[in-house]
Amino acid sequence: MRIGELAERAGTTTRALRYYEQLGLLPARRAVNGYRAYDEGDLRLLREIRTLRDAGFGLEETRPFVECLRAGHPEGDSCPASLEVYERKLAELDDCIERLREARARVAGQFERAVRARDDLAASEGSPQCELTEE
Amino acid sequence: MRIGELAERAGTTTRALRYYEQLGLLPARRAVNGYRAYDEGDLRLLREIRTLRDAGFGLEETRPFVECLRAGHPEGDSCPASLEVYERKLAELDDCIERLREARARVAGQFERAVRARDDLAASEGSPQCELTEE
DNA sequence: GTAAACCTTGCCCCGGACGTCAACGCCAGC
DNA sequence: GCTGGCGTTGACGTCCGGGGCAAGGTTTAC
Repeated sequence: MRIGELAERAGTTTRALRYYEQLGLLPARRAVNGYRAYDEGDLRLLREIRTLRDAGFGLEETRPFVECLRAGHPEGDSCPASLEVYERKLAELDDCIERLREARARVAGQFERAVRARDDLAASEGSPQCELTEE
Repeated sequence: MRIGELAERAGTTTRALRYYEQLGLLPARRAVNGYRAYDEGDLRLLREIRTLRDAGFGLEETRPFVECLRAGHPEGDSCPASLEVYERKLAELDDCIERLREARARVAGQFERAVRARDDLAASEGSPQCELTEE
């Protein structure tokens, strides 16, 4: 299988595949004419990479999974190194979620305060009866 | 006040201040020798920028707040444009948090599945009495 | 035979928020 | 007068995951 077919079957692009090869993540055999040649095993590896990336893993973080599969294990996460990456990623996600939740709370607090300040101002200086002017 | 003092008082760097000026976010007066000259008002603006950035706002998103302050309003969020940015950011944060939570759940599920697979394998082929070999 | 569709390498491009030089000007203290 | 510590501009680097294009070779379909 050539690069275009593999890319299409995995739902990615030829550009991404060349990039993965450049990183040594998914090296390709070569046909006599120089074209990259892939097999079904490469498709499996590539799907592993894409699945992990969709879950927020960086390319380097997918490497243990890919090497685990290449070593003949049934799943990419059948190796201790992959489990460690899982654990690190979980901690990282938890940390990130927590920071975002804090930021969310700060912004929500500021937003509500600002809205109250605006409404207070409108009530004190403007037309208080406006509550009923629109149906 | 010159750039170094302002940077230090706001807890940022001179490089960031020059960058903000380049964006037109925090323009500086100039002393006769060409040095940037700032006052307490600029410190206020800069603190607004830093606070918003710490809460996850991009620099362009801080612009309405800064312009609101410069227009003479008591707070950066005393203007409708700032409130709109708050609302957009809240929606963005909610969306981001939700996506991270989903990713977290997927990773946790995979992790637990992989750990179970490992333990099952160890129990079936290895030494089952290992549960008690370490104190 | 020839045009379209594929492949190759190599190179520069993106965004966001700066970091990190280089090469120089200005000013204070001793 | 000299050193050290400020300041200036400009330009390039960083991180990450590729996108896009050019100039050429190859294969496929008609």
